[in-house]
Amino acid sequence: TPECRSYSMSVSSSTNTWGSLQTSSWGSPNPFPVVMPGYTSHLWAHNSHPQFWTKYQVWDWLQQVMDMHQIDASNIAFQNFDMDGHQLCNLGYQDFILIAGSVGPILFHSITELKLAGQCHMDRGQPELKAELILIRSKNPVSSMHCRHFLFQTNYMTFLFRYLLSFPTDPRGTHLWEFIRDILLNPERHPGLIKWEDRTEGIFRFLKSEAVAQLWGKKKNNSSMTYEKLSRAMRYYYKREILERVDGRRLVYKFGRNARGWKESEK
DNA sequence: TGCGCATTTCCTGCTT
DNA sequence: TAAGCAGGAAATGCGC
Repeated sequence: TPECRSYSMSVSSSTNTWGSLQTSSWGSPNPFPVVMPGYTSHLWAHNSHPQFWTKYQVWDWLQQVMDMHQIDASNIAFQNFDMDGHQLCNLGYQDFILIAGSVGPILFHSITELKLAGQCHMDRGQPELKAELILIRSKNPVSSMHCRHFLFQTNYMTFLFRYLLSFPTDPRGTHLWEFIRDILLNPERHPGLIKWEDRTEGIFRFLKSEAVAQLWGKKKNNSSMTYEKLSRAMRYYYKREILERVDGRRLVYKFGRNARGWKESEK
């Protein structure tokens, strides 16, 4: 966020070497698997308070983490994460291992990072105090233990400063198909733009194609976006099986096997 | 600096 | 005739 960026301006650092943070900075063996550095800030800087996530956002986060680590979705049972952000944040390290197996530590690390980031947003003037508050507030002794271990092993001030420095100038947003999916899942935000034709089959139709294109263009800071261009990007999804062709019907598309998070059963 | 990825832009031809 | 579809080709912006 701009706030975090301006805050980080006062921090003298010519490098942003997360790699060293994860390796040489660790005083003892890293208790966590290697997690892609700072990726959560790239994807979730727009909403870094996981406590307030909806079920949809929890699923979205899950999907992003799996994608970023190139982990096959079959490795975890998504239905085990039928919870909102508040419930998610109350899970401890062992809870994650219990419900997500070998992926659990990665997820735990990710959510810990996001919780820390959220606290920084709330009071970026005293990041070390907020980080400590997270530990004190933690009701789960296992979670608390791991948080302490994580923070003190890495010199958490360095962690927090580097976290803030890692905010990109232009956070990578969601992909086009995710943007479309989110309009479908939250029609109240943009009513009348796209509607489900067959909810269970994942078939949907553009009602106001140019308006959707404008909205997409706004998101991408591209005022010249048109439905013609947007639809070309949509057609590229056929090959990747994110979308399937719906023959003979204009403005109608269908989610493919590689599109996640749209099914009602996934809620 | 180069590479890969996900579009974006432009285009021609076809279909509704 | 307009709008949309299909897909090739090249360009672009970004992260790594």
